Amino acid sequence: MPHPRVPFLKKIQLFAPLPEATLERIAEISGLQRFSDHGFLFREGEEPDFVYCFIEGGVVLVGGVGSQEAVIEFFGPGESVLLPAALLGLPYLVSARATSDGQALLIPAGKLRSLIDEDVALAAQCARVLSRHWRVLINQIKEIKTQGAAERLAHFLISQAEKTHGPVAFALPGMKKEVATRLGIKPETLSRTLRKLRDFGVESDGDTIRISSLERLAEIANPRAGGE
Amino acid sequence: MPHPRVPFLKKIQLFAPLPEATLERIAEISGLQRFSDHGFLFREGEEPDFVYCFIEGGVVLVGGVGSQEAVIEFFGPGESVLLPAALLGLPYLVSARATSDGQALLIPAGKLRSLIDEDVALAAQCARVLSRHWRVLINQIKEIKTQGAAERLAHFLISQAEKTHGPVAFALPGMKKEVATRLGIKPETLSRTLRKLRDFGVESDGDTIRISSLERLAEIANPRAGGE
DNA sequence: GTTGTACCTTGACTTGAGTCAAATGCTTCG
DNA sequence: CGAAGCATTTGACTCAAGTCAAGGTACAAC
Repeated sequence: MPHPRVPFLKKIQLFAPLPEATLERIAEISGLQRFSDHGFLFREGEEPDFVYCFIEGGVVLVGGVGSQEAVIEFFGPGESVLLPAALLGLPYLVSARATSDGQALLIPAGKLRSLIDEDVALAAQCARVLSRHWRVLINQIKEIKTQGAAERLAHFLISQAEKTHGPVAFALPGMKKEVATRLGIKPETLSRTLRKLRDFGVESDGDTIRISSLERLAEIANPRAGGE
Repeated sequence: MPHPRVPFLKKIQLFAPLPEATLERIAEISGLQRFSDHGFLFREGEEPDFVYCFIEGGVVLVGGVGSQEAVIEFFGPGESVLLPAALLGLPYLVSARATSDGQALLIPAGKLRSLIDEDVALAAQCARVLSRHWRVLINQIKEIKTQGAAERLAHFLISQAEKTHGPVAFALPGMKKEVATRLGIKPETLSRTLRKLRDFGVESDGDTIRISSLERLAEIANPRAGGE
C-alpha cells in the first residue's frame, strides 16, 4: 500500500515524473507543513534544512532587507524552492514570505542530498528542473537590462495570465508592493505604470487585473522581434 | 591506457570530481574546438548541439540584439556553458561571443542527455553545478534591483580580483562595452562611473584595472551589512 | 606617413524612475 | 462608529543614468 503523501508528491513538478519507488522513498522522509499569510518560512542566511514544495498557497522569494529588498520571484502550487541551497549545503541567499495561507511538503536537505547520489532518476530530474529555472532567471535578467518599466510590467502581466489570446482576468500573485520589487521598480512607479497601461486595455481593481486583449498588450511588451 | 582528452576534462569544474570511468565515456564523445576572438560560438535561438567547456580563452554570453543587447556573464577556463539548454533540448536563450582566442571542449548535447540518465555521479554533479550557477544569477538579480551603478561596478571589480585584500591589478574579462552591459549600464556611464571610483583607489588604463585597496573598495560595494 | 575604423572618453542636455509628502481607501480593533 | 494602521494613489520635485554629439586614442591597412 502506497505512502499517503505520494499523491501530494505527484503534484510537484520536481517529483511528478519519477518512478513510484523513488516517490515512496521521498514520501517517507517528507513532512507536511502549514503556513499562514505574511509569515516567513525561512530567512536569508539560515542553514538549509529543507526543500519546500507548495501544495497550496505560495510565497515570494526576497533578497536583502528593508529598503534594499529585491523580490526575486513568486512561487505557487506545484513549484518548489531552495533546491540549490539544499544540494550545496550553503546558507539561503533569500527569504520566503507567504503570499497566502497554505501548505508545503518539506523534504529534509541532508536526506535529499544522499538520495540524489543514489538515484539517477531523481538526480537527472533535479538537473532538468534547475535547468528550467536557470532559463527563467536568464529571461528576467535580460528583461531588466534591456526593457523599461512599462514593457516589463506588460510582459509580467502576460506571463501571469493562463491564456495567450483574448481577454483575461486574474489576481496578482502578491501585494502590489511585492510585484513592484519583482519588476525592479518602486510601488509608486508601478501605480503610475499601471495607469499608463490603461490605454492598452489593462484595468486594475485592488489585486485583480483585467486585460481586454493579450495580443494588444503583447505589442508593448515586445515592440521588437521575439526572443523567449 | 586513458583517453587523451581526459586530462582536459579534469580541468572543467563540471567534470573534475567525476570517477575515471565516467570521464572516459565523456572524453570519447567530446571534441576539441578552436575559436577566435570576437567570433560567435553559437547564437540565440539555435538548437542545442553542444555543451561548451573552456580550456583556454573565454566568451561572453549575450541575450538580445543590437541596442537591446544584455550581457549576462563572462565565462573563462574551467567553466562550461549551455548545460541547461542541452539538458532540456530547448533553443539557446543567449549567444556567445569569444572574448579572446581559445579552445573549448564540445560535448554533444544528445549524448550527454543519455549519459545523464544512466550515470548518477554525472547527474548529481550537473545538479550541483547548476545549483551553484543559480546562486550566481540570484546575486546578480539582487544587485541590479537594489544597487546603483557605482556599487555594482565596485562589486564586479572585486569579484574579478583573485585576492580579497590589499592592492591588485588585472585585466577586464572583455571590452568595456561588454562590461557595461554586464552591469546593466551604458558604456558612457561605465566610463564616468570608473572615473568616480578613482577617488577610491581604482585606476584604469585600457583594459587593465589597478585597485590600491580592495578593502576600501568593498566599503562602497556594500555600505550596509553583508549578504554574500 | 595618412587614412580608416573601432573603442573609449567627455560634455551638454533629456528623461525615466526615485523621493518626499500628502491624500485616499480599506481593514482591524476597540 | 471612530481611530489607528497599512497599502495604494497622486502630485511636485530631484537625480541618476541615458542620449546625442563631439573629440581622443590606438592600432591596422594601404
